[in-house]
Amino acid sequence: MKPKDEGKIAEIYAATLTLVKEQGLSGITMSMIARKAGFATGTVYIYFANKEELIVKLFDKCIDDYTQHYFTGYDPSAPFKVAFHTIWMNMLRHSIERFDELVFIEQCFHSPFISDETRKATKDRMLPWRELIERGKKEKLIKQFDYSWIMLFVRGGMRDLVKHCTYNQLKITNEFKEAMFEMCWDGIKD
Amino acid sequence: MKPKDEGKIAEIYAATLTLVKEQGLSGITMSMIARKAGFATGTVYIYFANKEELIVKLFDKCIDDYTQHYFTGYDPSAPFKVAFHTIWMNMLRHSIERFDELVFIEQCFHSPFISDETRKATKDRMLPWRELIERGKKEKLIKQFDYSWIMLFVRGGMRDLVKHCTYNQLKITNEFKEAMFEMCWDGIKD
DNA sequence: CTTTTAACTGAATAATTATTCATTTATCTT
DNA sequence: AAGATAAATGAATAATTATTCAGTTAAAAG
Repeated sequence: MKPKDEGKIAEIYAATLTLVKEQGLSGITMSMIARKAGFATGTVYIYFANKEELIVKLFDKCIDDYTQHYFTGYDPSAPFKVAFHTIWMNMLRHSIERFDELVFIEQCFHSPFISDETRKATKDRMLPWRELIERGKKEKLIKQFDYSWIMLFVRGGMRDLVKHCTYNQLKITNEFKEAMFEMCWDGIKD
Repeated sequence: MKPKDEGKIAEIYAATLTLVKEQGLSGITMSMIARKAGFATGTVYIYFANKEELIVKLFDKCIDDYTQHYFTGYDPSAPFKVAFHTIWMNMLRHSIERFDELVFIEQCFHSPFISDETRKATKDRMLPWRELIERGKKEKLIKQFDYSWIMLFVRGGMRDLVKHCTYNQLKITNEFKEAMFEMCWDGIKD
């Protein structure tokens, strides 16, 4: 018996992400994905029951991926600004290194594939980040705005900056990153 | 002879925007658009040669729309912060009132419908905004960062905040708007 | 080395969606 | 009021895309 090559799942995911980044969710077909990944259309159906399952599973994987990255090296007992900086930089690094996942998630949010429940569940994964923000407010280090505002303000600006740099092939240096951080920080600090 | 009802174009556009907001670009069909707009599928083809033409024309219209809104009431001779505030508030108002256009443009950018040239041409429309930012830098009122950074930082955060409020049906009060402005301003000011 | 099993293939089929077109309807012209 | 013309309709057709499946190949077991 020939065993399933689980590595193929990763190849299918990679092909899908690349295509979605290039063409958008509306521009991809199952045969395009198979061709890009380097095998026959039917093979994709060995690993996924249908297109929807592929999209949903990849979406879940992307969400897992970022929640994992965001909090690596995060020490909740560190001073607020240090902890904030750690997570902020994790977010930025993830956005840069997994740019195609970023785009994919964004496209999925406005698609028939992702349900409202899934959308909401996604937010709950950011709990440690939320707790950190609340702490910053309590310590009067940042503005007394709703957690969501802070979160969206920070992430929104970051996402558009990364998009711009990626599309224009601008290298994101460390100085660049720190400057970006400074803008965010100055925006939210009390 | 029965004349073309040019009002139908607006209805087709409105139906398309609503559907894209709800389902994403990948989730819409010509018959869905026609049904939503309230007439037969074939009618859409009297006003647009095909789906692509519809999408591209609507995209152009949306771009026109926002460049028009952004600079209404803008007085280049006003003090920098006043002028900046005017445009910023115009952007915010436009994002709120034309939320579906915002989503549509975003979706189009990652789709096979919009060409790279169109993507680039879109940016050129923001010239007055660019000039204002450069002036702010010259007057040492804002940080000496590249124009694009400032622009993207400001718009990215705003967009995600408006998305959040829209999806969660939060009313955006004037205090809310000014608070949001404050975050942006503090982020970029020197 | 043979058998067995399941992956893999890609052409065939099914399902969906875009587009057309014969027919009907509404408006304008005379 | 009748004729002319083009819009409007929606079922029919064409095109595209998802999904299946009969045949082929490759790995594992004995």
